[in-house]
Amino acid sequence: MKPTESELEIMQILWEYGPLTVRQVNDKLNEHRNVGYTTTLKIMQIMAEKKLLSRDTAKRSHVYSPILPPDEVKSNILDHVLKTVFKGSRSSLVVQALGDHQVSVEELDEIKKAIEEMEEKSNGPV
Amino acid sequence: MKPTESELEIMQILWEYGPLTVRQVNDKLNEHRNVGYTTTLKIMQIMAEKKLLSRDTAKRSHVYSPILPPDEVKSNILDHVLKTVFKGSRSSLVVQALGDHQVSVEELDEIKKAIEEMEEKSNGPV
DNA sequence: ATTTTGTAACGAAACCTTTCGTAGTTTAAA
DNA sequence: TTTAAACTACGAAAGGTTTCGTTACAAAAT
Repeated sequence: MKPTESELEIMQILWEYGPLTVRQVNDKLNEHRNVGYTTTLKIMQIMAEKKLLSRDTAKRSHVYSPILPPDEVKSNILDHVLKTVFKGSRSSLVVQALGDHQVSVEELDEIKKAIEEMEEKSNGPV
Repeated sequence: MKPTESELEIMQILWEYGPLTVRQVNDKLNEHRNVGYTTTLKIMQIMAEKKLLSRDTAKRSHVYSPILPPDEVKSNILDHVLKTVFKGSRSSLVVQALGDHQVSVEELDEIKKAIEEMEEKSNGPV
């Protein structure tokens, strides 16, 4: 399971705005770039075939929903990058993600919190 | 600049083992999976066209070198994931990278070190 | 009732990456 | 000198994604 760029874009819209018709998804996409209606339709039909989306065909306008939860998909994508780019080293990935860049204090706090949780798991509930 | 999977694979071999001929790269690739010689040749020729590799054609077997440093390429790839998957939030990306997963104490230390460096930059040399 | 609008379905084209066969050339071996 | 081996270059096919035109149908508007 590794969605294409277009597929990911559509999934993200559905995650954020809930079950939508092709028309609604296409409108959202066109806020940022130009895509024809039938292009979006085609991709969403393919996604339904691939079981990336489910759809309710009761009404004339079919209503599509994401099947996979965001975290699972994002995790897969990141794992793929981890394997192919960083030879499986999570720390390399994280260091690269932080390196150089401007990261706000709030973001650093969130990260530190995540690390503390990791450490608790490591030391573990005895 | 976003290398394809094959291109990245070849870059990584060249980063690790230095300037190599197509034959040498192909042999390395075939330690892990089957690829025909001319396939590797073709991709490396394309990479040279795209200025991803330079080559020395003095001898009969051309010798190829990477042009871009690893950190730059990895950073680009990660930035792309950052934008398309995590809406630009580095903390989300890092949290996702750490979440759930088994990360060794050593790796956690490296990460903490990176964070401390970030904080020094934030508080900053006035 | 007729026309217009909106939608699904389909097929094909365009584009990109990967793959490899073939031809031509240079070097090495017999 | 002739034959065999190694290499580059080229073209085209295969496989995948994205794109859109066209058709057919259903619903809504006139």
